[in-house]
Amino acid sequence: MTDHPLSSTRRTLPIALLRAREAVMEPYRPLLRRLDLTEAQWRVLRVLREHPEMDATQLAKQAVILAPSLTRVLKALEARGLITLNKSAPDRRRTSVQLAAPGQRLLDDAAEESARITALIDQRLGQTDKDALLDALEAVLHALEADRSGGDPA
Amino acid sequence: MTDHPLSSTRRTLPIALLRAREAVMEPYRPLLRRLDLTEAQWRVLRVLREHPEMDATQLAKQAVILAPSLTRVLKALEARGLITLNKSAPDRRRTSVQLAAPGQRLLDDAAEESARITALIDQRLGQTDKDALLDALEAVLHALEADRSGGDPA
DNA sequence: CTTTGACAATTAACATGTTAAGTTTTACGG
DNA sequence: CCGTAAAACTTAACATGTTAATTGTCAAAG
Repeated sequence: MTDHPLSSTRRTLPIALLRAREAVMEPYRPLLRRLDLTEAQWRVLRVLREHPEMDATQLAKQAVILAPSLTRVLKALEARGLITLNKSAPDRRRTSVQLAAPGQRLLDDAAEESARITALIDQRLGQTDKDALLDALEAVLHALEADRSGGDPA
Repeated sequence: MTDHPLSSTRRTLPIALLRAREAVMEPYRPLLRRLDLTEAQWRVLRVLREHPEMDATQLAKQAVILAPSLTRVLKALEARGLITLNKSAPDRRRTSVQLAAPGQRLLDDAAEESARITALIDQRLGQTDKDALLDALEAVLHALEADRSGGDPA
């Protein structure tokens, strides 16, 4: 049993997750293009809508963006006036990010169409299946984010 | 009912899929780094292992890579001698990609560790849950890849 | 045989992903 | 107070993602 075949690429999680994300994002692309926002920028604004002010580190985790990318995204969004950046008073290492009025307005303007796209996707997937999928994806995180102790059965 | 709230970022498919992929890929990163391969290059080699010769267009679909990225990836892999490229005889627009002996050897050498990482992930997820997730992801593709006719209920 | 249209790659330009190294600021230990 | 380690970005360098525009080739007409 020293045979260690590589899994079929059609049944591997990394590729399957990539393909699914691709399919899900496609309907949103025309909207983003019209708003002149990239996917990463959109994620950042979406997170800020829920927490109008937060530290860059928290923002990076919520928006699933690595620190170097976030630096560039924040710079671009600040240049467009959609957000404001401030050094945190108590800890001057941290950057405080705030959603600016134009950013809020952009999100408000996009909300209706975004909701329509989401509704279309939900309709095609079925609300039940979608919820089940979201639960399954969350379970993956909990299963894999645990520490790696005991992972060496040799 | 002109209220169109944006979904919570913690329950949106694009972000959830991105986060899950991130979690699943992390265990493979040390291996890829040691092989000096990027994720995209690894995907290409993995697909070629199942079909040692195929057109670039098919390869792009299987490996979930856009054409411009594939051009660069193939160039890099060819430069390392892991693959060979040929203009297709019957249709000289197409590029035929073949897995070269060094590429085959690299995959063989990596198979054991790759299988070990996959097994660890499977163990943490549970084989049943993993299969169910793969099925759910495939269902997403089928639900969304259908044509968009009738998607305008106005 | 030449033109038109479509297909397959490629190139270009800019943004993000990824890893490593560097800066500034805190928190601690001596 | 000083030196050290760690935290939170930031910069750098290279690969990929994304969209648009170009090039080369094929197929079908005319």
